[in-house]
Parts: sequence; C-alpha cells; structure tokens
Amino acid sequence: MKTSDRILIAATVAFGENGYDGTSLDSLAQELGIRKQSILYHYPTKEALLDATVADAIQVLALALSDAVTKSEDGWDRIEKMVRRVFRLAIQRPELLGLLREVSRLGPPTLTKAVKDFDPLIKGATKWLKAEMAKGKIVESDPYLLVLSMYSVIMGAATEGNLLEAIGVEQTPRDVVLRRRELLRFLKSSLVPVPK
Amino acid sequence: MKTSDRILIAATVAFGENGYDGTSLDSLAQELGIRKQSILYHYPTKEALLDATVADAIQVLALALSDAVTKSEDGWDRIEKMVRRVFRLAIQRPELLGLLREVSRLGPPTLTKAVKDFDPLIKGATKWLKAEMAKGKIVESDPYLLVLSMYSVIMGAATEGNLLEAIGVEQTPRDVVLRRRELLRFLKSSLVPVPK
DNA sequence: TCTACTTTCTACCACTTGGTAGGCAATGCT
DNA sequence: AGCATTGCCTACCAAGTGGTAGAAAGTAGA
Repeated sequence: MKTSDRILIAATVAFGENGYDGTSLDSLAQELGIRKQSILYHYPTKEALLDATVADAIQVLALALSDAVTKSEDGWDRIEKMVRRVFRLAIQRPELLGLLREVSRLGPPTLTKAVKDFDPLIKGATKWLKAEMAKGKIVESDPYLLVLSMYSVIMGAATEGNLLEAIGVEQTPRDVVLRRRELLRFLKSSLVPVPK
Repeated sequence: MKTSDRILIAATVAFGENGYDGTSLDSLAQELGIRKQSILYHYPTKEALLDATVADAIQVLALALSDAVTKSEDGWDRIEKMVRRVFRLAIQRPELLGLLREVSRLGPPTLTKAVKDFDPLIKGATKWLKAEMAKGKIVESDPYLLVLSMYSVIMGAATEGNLLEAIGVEQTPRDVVLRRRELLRFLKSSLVPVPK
C-alpha cells in the first residue's frame, strides 16, 4: 500500500479515537514504523492531515449511504437499510464516526470544510424526506430537524462504545444487534405513520 | 469566590469545549489571571483537576434530574420533564454535557470513576422504567437499552451546537424550542403505548 | 510580636510538540 | 551515462507541556 494511504488510515484511527490534540505526529510515525518527517512530506502540516482524513471519512460514509439508497425501496425500508449500513460501518471502522464527532467539537476551520462536503448529503436527505412525507410514507414534520435528530441518534448509538464498555454492557455481536434493533424500533415508531 | 472553585468552573468550560488534551494548565491559569502553580496547589495534577470537574458535572446533572423527578407525575410526564431539565442545562451550561462526552472518549481511568458516580442514576432509571412498563405506561422493551438510547439521543441533541452552527441552522431560543419539541415527539411516539 | 499555616508566587526542568533545512538513496526519463 | 524527481531520512529548533523546589506574602492565633 502507498505510504500516504497508510498514514491516512492510521491518522483516521488515531484522530478518531484519541482526538486531534491527543495525537502527536511522533506517535503516529512510530506506529507506522516511519519518521515524523515522512508524514510531513506527504501532508505538509498536521492540520492538512486532519483535513485529508475528514474528507476521506465523509466520502466513505457518503458511499455507504448511497449504496443503501440504491439497494432499497422507498419509505421506511430505505431508512432501515441506511441505519443498518451506518451501524455496519460503526462496527467495522468505529474511528470514522469518532473522527466526525471530533471534528464537530473542534469547530472551524476544519468543521466548515467538512460541512461543505456533507451538505449535498443533507440536502438530498431532506428533499427525499419531504417527498416521502407528501406520499404519506413518513410522518409529517420538519424534515431538516428530522435529519438532525436522526443524525444525533445514530451517531450516539454508534459511537458510545467506550461508554458501554465502562458501564459493563456486553459488546458481543449479539448485543450490538439488540441495540440496533432497539434503535430501529425507536426510529420506526416515530417516523412511520400509524395505519388507520 | 474561592480560588479552587473558580479554577473548577474555568476548567470545566475549557475541558468541555476544547477537550482535555486541548487545554493547557498555562492557558487555564492565564484566563484566571493566576499562575499555573496556583492551580497545581489546589489540584495536584492535571488529571486530578479533570476528575474534580467530572465529579462536579455529574453531581450537577444528578441534581437537575432528581429535581425533575420530584416535580413530576409518573409515566410520560416524568420523562418529558427530565428532558426539559437536561435541555435547560445544555443551554445554560453546555460545557457540562460536553465534558461528559469528552470523558466517554478519554476512556479509563477517568471514565471508570465517572461511571461509578453515574451508576446509581442509571440503576434508578432502569428500575423506574421497569415499574412503568409493568403498569403499561411505557412500551415494553429492554429498560437498560432504553436508558442508553435515551442517553445518546438527549446527549446528541443537546451537544451538537457547534455542528448546527456550522451547518447554518439558526440557534435562536425559538429554534432550540423547536428542536426540543421534535425530540420530545420522537421520544413520546416510541415510548408511550398507543391507546387502543 | 512571634509563630504556624495557607496561599500564591518566581525560577527551573526534562520532555514533547509541530515544523524547517538539507542530505541521500532509489527511480525513471533523456 | 547524466539528471531531475520522488520519498524517506538525520539533525535540529523554538515554543510549549506538566510538574518540582522553594521563596515570599498574607492571615490567624498565642
């Protein structure tokens, strides 16, 4: 694998798990078996490296979501598939969501760029939700707020791994399935209209 | 005010907003108009200071919640009042929830202590939820998972201020009210049994 | 006033931080 | 072969990190 890609992946993990300030270029380099200056050759500054990881994380997330969209029907089915896809991502690469959360804490300027990348996704989702609401497949409500609520719910459920571990909640695949089911029930009951 | 309390408050804000690693004792001291060594006199190490802020934050949160409990009826009313109370806290002192989130990212040993402090709250909540379920006032489901889901929902909705700002979502009091209403609708539809 | 204690300070220190300057080997183009 | 480019390196640096040692200043009781 190209060194620059190895750096990107290791940096994503480190930033996502230990935070931006909690990650030093030296420790990152040591983990990779290279020198810090090699990192700075591929990414001129630490912040540039952060921006690269964020852009990549967003792309991966967008890809996963668009995959869920193409392989789903409309209405609730699509939402369910999207949630499942994000959960799978959260299990396979938990650092990705951790990184996005870290970015939202860091604020500008990184957050500003990230939001720009993310905007089309949000716009697309709100537009789709509006259409579904018009068709009566989703409960009428402010689609913008709905997207945000769903974002924080999924994000929360997908990234509180550390917390669960500390509380002593088991983290076996079965338990993850249970939590995901609970979350889906949660979402479904508030999004799908009650058939009359 | 006592210096040690001033330090505690400033540290809570700093840790909650910039993270533990993103906060230096020097910058903290400068903000307070004292020297770093004065901080280290009251709190022997940076980590001890963190632990103190976390313990305090949990106590404040616990107080707010128990206040909501005493001033509420049972069933949905109690949950609604608790959510409102947490939202008020998130508006008045956003750094408190930010700090708790930071702790869950930092992991042990701080997280371990924090969870110990938090445990009675969780235990009490699950017990209460079980009783409510038995009475049919709350939908039957795993109360433990339910508490965790609610935790992440509320936490997410209450701490994504930075993100919302970057997206361009207005943050006027009216908008906060709207988001809170949406969240409550969210919770209610998934927690309150549909009357037959 | 002397004394003991608390609080804040100055002066340091070893270590780590992100980043610069420049060397050196490999690679590929002419 | 000659030469430029790429990629990783050693050597170094100024600034900042958490923390120690101990002096100075205030405060209260005898």
